[in-house]
Amino acid sequence: MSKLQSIRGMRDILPEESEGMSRIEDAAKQCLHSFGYSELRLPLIESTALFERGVGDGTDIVEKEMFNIDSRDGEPLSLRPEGTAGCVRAAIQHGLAFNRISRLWYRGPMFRYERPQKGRYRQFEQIGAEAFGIAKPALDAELIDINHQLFARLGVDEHMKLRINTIGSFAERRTYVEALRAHLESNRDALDADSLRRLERSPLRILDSKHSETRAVIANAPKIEDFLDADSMHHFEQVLEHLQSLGIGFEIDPYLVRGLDYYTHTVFEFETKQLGAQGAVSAGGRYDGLVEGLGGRAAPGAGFAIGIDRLLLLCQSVNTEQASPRSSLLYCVATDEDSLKAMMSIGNQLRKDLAGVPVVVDTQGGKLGTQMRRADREGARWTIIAGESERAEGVLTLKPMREVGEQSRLKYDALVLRLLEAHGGLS
RNA sequence: GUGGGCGUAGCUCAGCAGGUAGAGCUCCGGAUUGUGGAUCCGGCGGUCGUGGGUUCAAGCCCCAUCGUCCACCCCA
Repeated sequence: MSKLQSIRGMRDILPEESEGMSRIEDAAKQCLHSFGYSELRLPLIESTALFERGVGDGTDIVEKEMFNIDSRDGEPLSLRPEGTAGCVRAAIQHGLAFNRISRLWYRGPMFRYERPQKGRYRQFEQIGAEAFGIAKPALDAELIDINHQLFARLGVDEHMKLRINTIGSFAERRTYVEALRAHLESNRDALDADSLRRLERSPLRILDSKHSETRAVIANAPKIEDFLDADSMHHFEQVLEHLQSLGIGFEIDPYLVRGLDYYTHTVFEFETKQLGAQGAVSAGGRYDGLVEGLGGRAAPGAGFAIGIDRLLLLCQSVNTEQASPRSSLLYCVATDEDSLKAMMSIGNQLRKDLAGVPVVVDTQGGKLGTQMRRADREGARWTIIAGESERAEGVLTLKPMREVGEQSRLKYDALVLRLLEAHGGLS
């Protein structure tokens, strides 16, 4: 029997990384909250049909990347490969998208059966936001702005490039796709194998092909903008004007196409070069037909999703040093059993009196020198020592570990005061 | 799903004409009866990813398999 280990593409996030991840999640949560978005907690498992209808049954995600589950009662279920479909389903089910405006966000793991790679895991963490009931271009800009604000807060906006495009309404896209397909058909000799395979099902996706010969064909292909009506053009222009007014840089990429069928009009993607091949950190767009497509009363919608694992990788590659959250650690050691018993209660009292300061009581024991070494390795800022002599006098020894200064023997109340003073506001 | 690189101690890695495994760091103990970070000394720790094969003998060669990394692909 082989060793037990995590299954392919599923990773453990260890304390060191977990801290960084929490920082990002907290920042994102704050940011979304500051824009008035409310959190939604959604199931990890949904009916397979939801993704087939929502994401599109011809998409790679649904066709070959879903983790499908045996539900025991026959209904095909899937681990969610993305969050929008579930969020829209919930919005419809609970009336959040009916005759009202909703601003929602969610987070959690998504699952896709892909070949693992840097920045690409089979279970990955996403934070997404969706807004329903607003058809105006200002919403598209606001969603992009949320990303922009968050990236700035995390200090990574310098490394992020925003690409944006419009793919028109469903109807406009249909005519465009026909024209595009015709053009590609007449040049099929120059297309690569992957693109040929897509010709039938999703010719739009050929637009972002990397093959040089295919790209040559694409360069002469009809452009979506020639198929948009005045309203669609105006919508896109308005989005761009808002971005300019918000001071957000962007690049129009006529070949930017999303791999999910539900998008209409605005699509965008924040991309970085720091991460290698998996550079898409956040992406989203408008999906005015999705609510209706999933059985709700027609309502406009738009949203985005941020890949937290990738954002973390980016933060790690950009921010070299990070403040240790253990910098306030208080380490308590005892030299004998009776002192240890007393110390465990004192620890609890300290946790109340110094709320926010982590208090570790050394439960392993041993020689004082050994415990002191442990305190040092744990990164303690202070050590509190209790032994027979302290017990006899009713005091505790407080020793600073990271700064100059002598240790002192203090009664409990004085010790708490000293610590509160030293920690000031406390971080 | 396709291609390539890599899997030796908890971590980073060495080992090679195929002869039965090593270093640094970590950890534990001591030098230093109640005081950490430095130094020195000692110790714990490996079915060499797994399974087969070739061989008197395999960490090293062959096959398979799993994992991992990178790229394709896809996307967050």
